[in-house]
Amino acid sequence: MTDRNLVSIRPFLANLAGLVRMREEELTHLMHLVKALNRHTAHQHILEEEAPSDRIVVLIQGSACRFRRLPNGRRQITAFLVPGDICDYRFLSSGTVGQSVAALSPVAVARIPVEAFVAASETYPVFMRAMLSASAVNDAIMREWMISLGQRNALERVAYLLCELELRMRRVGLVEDGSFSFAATQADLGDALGLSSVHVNRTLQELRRRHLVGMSKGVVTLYDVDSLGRLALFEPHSLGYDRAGRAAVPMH
Amino acid sequence: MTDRNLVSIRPFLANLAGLVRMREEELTHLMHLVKALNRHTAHQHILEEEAPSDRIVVLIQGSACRFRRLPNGRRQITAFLVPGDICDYRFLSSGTVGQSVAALSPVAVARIPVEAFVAASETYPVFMRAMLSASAVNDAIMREWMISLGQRNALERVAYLLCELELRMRRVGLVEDGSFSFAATQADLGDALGLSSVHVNRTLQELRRRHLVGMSKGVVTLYDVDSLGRLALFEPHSLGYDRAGRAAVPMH
DNA sequence: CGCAGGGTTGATGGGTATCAAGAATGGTGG
DNA sequence: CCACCATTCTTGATACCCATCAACCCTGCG
Repeated sequence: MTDRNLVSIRPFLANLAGLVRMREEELTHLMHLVKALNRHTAHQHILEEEAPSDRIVVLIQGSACRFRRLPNGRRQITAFLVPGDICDYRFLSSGTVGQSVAALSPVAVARIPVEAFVAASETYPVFMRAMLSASAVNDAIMREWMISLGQRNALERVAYLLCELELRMRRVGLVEDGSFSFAATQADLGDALGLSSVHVNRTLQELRRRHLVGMSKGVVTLYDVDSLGRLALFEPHSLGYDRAGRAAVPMH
Repeated sequence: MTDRNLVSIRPFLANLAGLVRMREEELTHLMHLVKALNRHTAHQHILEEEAPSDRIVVLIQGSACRFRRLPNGRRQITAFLVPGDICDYRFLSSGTVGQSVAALSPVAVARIPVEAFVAASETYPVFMRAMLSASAVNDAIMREWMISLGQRNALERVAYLLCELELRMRRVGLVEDGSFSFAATQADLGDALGLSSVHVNRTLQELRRRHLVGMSKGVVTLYDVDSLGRLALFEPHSLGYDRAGRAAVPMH
């Protein structure tokens, strides 16, 4: 991998290393599988619905989301992506699936040829295990979103989302003093949480009023993660991070 | 596999055969991997949240659901299972994940030792590909439920669910004259769709009044799948059944 | 300077929850 | 076979959460 963009794929390695035990040698080998490191501007599409899946696409820097549009024009965001996340798991089954990935801020994206990855997995089976674990975590996150959409009210939904993001960002070492970068607009949050942007606005105000959350210019701050988690009915272990828990995973 | 219960695992084979091309020999070999075929009564748990994943559990007959409970006691059903469905994919990553599986009616369940399955996949890689495809379809279904919960109103949600179930049942050859068995109560439907059982009741009445749907004693009948699909904003291809489409998949 | 995108606020209405009670249904034991 | 009971379904009344519509403000930017 050429590091011409002065971006390291560290969040990606941190993500996988938090899921399976990997030796230094394996991390190095994995790093060299990365064949492209591109940038996209905000609002640009990173992956189209029907794109072939010959590359594993990994978000390295910035915020992105998966989404799908309904025939009536409405949009549901099905996931927010943070650095280290795999944009789409369709490569595991070589089928195409109807969802796109778009950048919410300027982003950096790494691409790994699927063929090379599969070949390398013959030597290092831990690579494929890591992917399957990441996919399982992805499932768990989707499941919790379903629970949010079905059972939580607006306040709980917003609180839950922020707790989830904080945990995921912390896992890859991107939370500092309770703050992390996250670039979704209130309309984006609405499309993710099944709320109108107006109601998202009022809900965020309520969370600010309670001194639980601060949010401005793409930076989120959680002043009291425990209270927020209680309000959100947040259960970290349900996200399937077996080895991570609430502790940060340091990059040796 | 002893066929002492006079139940064949045909729906399971039909499910996988609809996802990947399999030869007769492979189907036979797969069939012989099944080591147990049990029955459970309605409301019984088939899989516990924290159960180990040393068996692949497949629903063969009856209706079941995956669900999770929140600390406040509310329940979200995250999936309905029809014959041929794999109850839980945690075995793919050996992590435990916080959701249970329960029977909605009397059910028959097949169990395949994971170890034997993995071993057999060495000889027949198509087995693992079939599992990954099934898992991808499962993802697609979950994603569409998120869209339902976030973007569809009550009428559309119920209509969508019925369209989805009809398609899945038809894939395994269990739809006859637009009718199929499905055992969820209105309260179950509510827990799945994020609605109260009272509102599910009124919504079903509306669908009956429009001569779109009939539902009684665990048998669902769709009188006009096309109209229902339009109402539901149903797009079959988004469920990721690449090879199935809207046509039934006949058994060899 | 003007414009566009995002955030904020108020007024109003609708979709759905909740509560309560009664009617069907189905299973069970006497 | 029937009486009984629990579960499910149905219906009506009321309340509230959140969507929608319509401004207006603020900020960054060309």
